[in-house]
Amino acid sequence: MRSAKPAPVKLSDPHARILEVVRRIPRGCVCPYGEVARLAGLPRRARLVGTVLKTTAEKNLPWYRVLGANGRIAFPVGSDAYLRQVARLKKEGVRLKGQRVDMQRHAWPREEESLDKLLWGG
DNA sequence: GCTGTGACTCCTT
DNA sequence: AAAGGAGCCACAG
Repeated sequence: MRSAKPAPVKLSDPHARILEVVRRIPRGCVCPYGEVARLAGLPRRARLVGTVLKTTAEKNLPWYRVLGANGRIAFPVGSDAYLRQVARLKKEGVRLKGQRVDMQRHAWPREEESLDKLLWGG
């Protein structure tokens, strides 16, 4: 194998780490771009999360569980992407108030979950 | 290599 | 509530 690098992604690769975090968001839960970045060990790199979601073609990736800050859907209201995202979220029981998700109810990780990780080491 | 863009977020007016 | 600006930086042209 010399030419045509398949470029196997390393765990240190920011893209791979972001995708891993997104895959871990449980059904019925949501997580903001900035939080996904932090959980991936990439603080202040929320934009990269958007770039990764936009460019990846991975099947079954729950991209729709990733939201803007404060539970806002990041797409323009009424756009195809917006409607798709809302539909997927509703299908798994996520509550919305207008163009916002009820973060109190659906935010991930939950406080106690984060605390457990700190106390027990994840 | 440089520039403009953007599925972002935070802080200050 | 809303708007401007800074920080961030991969990508496309």
